Amino acid sequence: MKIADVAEASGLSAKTIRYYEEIGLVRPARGTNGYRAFEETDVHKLRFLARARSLGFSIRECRTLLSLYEDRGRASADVKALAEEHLRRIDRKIAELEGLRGTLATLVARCHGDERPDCPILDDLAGPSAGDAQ
Amino acid sequence: MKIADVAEASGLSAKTIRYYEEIGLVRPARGTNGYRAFEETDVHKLRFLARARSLGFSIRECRTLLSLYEDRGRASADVKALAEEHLRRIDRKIAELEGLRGTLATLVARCHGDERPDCPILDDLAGPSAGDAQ
DNA sequence: TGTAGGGTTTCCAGTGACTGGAAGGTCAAG
DNA sequence: CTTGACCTTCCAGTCACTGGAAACCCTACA
Repeated sequence: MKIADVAEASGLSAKTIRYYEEIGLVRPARGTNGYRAFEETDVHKLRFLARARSLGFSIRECRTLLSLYEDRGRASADVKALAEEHLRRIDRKIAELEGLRGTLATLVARCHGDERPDCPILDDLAGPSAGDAQ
Repeated sequence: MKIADVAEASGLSAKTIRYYEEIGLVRPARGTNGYRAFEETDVHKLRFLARARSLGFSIRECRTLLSLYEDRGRASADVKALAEEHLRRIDRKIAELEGLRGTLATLVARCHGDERPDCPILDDLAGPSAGDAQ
C-alpha cells in the first residue's frame, strides 16, 4: 500500500504520516524503488493514532497509548488514568474558555459598535483609566 | 524604567517584553549603557497587550487592537467586529472541547480501570474490531 | 581596588505538530 | 518519448514564546 492510499484509509495527510514515521510512531517497510510499503498493521496503527489525536491526546500520550495497546498484559487502569488526566485537562480548558467568553461577551455587549471612536472594549484593555481616581 | 520593573508592572516576563520589541509591538528607548529605558507609555502599552493576550487575542489581533487604540478617530465597530470574531472562535473551541469531553467521559466511565487488560478506551481507539463482522 | 552578586545585553536553539514548497526520482498511460 | 501523477528528501515556516550561553554593566561591600 502506498502512502496516498494509507492517507485515504486513515484520514491523515501523507505529510503527517511521513512525520509520524520520522518521530518513530510507525515504521513502514520500503519497496525497491524507495517508496514506503505499508502493511495492514501500519494502517491500523495510523487509524488508532488519528482517532487518539482527534480526541485531543498529545503525540507523547499517543505513543504511550499505542504501547499500552500493543502490550497484551497491560492494566486497563493505566489507560484509564491517562484518559482521566486528559479529561481533567479538557475540563480546565473549557472552564478557562468560558471565563474568557464571559468577559468578552460582556465587553462586546457594552460596545455600541458604530462609527464613533468611543469603545468600552479598548477601555477595558487599556486598564483603569488614569486621570479619574486619586 | 528597566525591563525587570516593567515586567513587574505589566505582568509579562522580561523575555516576552524583549520578544515584543523584536516583533515591533513596543519600541523602548535605550540608555547610554545599552539598557532599554521604558517610558510610562511603553508600560501602558505592554499592560494593554498583556490584557488582550490574556483574553486570548492573537499577536496579530493585538497589533490591530493596539493600532485601533492609538487611532483617535477609529470606529468602535471595527473593534467590536474583531472581538465578535474572537468570541465566535471561542464558542467553536468550547463546542469542540465539549464534544471531546462527552466522548472521553463515556469511554472513561465504561473502563473498569483495574489490573485486567480488557479496555474499552483502547477498543474505541482501535476502531471497529475486525474479525466480528464480515 | 577588587570582587561578588545581581542585573542587563545579544544570539541561538527548542517547543508541538504539523504544513508548504522545492528539487528530483519513479511509474503507468498514451 | 513525453506527460502527469505520484513518490522521495530536505529545508523553512508556523505561533508565541522559553531556556540557556556568553558577555557586559552596575552596585555594594571588604
